[in-house]
Amino acid sequence: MSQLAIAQIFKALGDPVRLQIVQRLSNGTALCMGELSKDLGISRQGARKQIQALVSAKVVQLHPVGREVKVQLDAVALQQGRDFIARLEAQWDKRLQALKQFTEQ
Amino acid sequence: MSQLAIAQIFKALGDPVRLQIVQRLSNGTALCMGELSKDLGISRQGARKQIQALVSAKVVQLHPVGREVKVQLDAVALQQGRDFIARLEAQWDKRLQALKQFTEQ
DNA sequence: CAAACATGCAACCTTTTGGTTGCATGTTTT
DNA sequence: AAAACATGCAACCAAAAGGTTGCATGTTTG
Repeated sequence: MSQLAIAQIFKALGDPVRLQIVQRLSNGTALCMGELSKDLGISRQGARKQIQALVSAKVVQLHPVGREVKVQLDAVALQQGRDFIARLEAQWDKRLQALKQFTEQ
Repeated sequence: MSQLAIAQIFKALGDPVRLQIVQRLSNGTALCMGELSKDLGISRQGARKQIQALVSAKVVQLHPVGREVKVQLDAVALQQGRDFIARLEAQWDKRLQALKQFTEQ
């Protein structure tokens, strides 16, 4: 996993509108564009661009069904994001432990 | 924790340069501005702006020491980011389990 | 005290982002 | 076949991001 790909995932999550979209998708069934675009406070086309940003970062996948397009969360991206942070925290903790040992001497 | 604050944390992590800065800080001791600015491929003042972005998102804290300014990672922000994703994943898993039960009937 | 060092701040520039509107196109429904 | 629906695409715009350079300021060091 490249740094850049990880950064793109975080970047995709780094916007209130996109965060809400992701949250809605984690909540239940895959939703279609139209439904997802509602109640975001922006136009349908505006929402579409945000969804496209999520697609580009591979946080979300599109599946055309008839005249609709279903939007589905990609759990892999979430995991990669969480793992990255977890690894940072592991290093952090390791250092804290070393510091603790040092002061205990 | 507001959606906006979380989005700001992710946004702060959503850039290769800032991600590298965070990674360096998780690694060891708090570094000062000058050291942190090296080998990022941008000017010192450019790096400074990126560090400021991390400060604004509370991913990092500044501590002036003499003529230097130490930069320290804030583990709380990391945890909040990871927790947010973990909660999304929990909902996701819950749904998968419900689906599994349904198909097993 | 002078030189070297670490940093801050402001002005400026280009590209990206986040949003809009208008119109075109394919798909159901009646 | 016509109407209604779901979506796509392009042009456009203002604001924010990411970077630069130049200069000012406080702090060590010799």
